[in-house]
Amino acid sequence: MLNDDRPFAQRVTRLVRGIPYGKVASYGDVAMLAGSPRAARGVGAVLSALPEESDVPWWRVVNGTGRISIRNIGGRMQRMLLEQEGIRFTSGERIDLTLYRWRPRTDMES
DNA sequence: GGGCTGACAGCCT
DNA sequence: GAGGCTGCCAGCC
Repeated sequence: MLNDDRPFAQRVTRLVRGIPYGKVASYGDVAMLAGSPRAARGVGAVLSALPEESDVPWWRVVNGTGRISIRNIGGRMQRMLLEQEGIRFTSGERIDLTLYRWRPRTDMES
């Protein structure tokens, strides 16, 4: 319906770019919004290919367990950026998705 | 054109 | 409740 002609990468990029400040989304959520609920890995692959000049908040995307799956320095940077946005990490470097999970359709709902 | 890797998610032990 | 294995999708060699 929307931009179906464009590659998944473009679609995922657009979705991630729509994540508000102080909010986080899981790869599965982005994948579902992108049209493929099972393409969680694809989302990670797309984000990994994002250029530094890109304005896509890739750090706002974490795995379904609220944990950072990155093993390189990127993971540490992601944690720093998330904390900088007000997101609090619990023991084990885990995030409370119950409080910070982004809801594109129920965000205005209380 | 085919095969391997990877920033995941879900189910089983 | 925690840890490990399998399955699916997209991207790159």
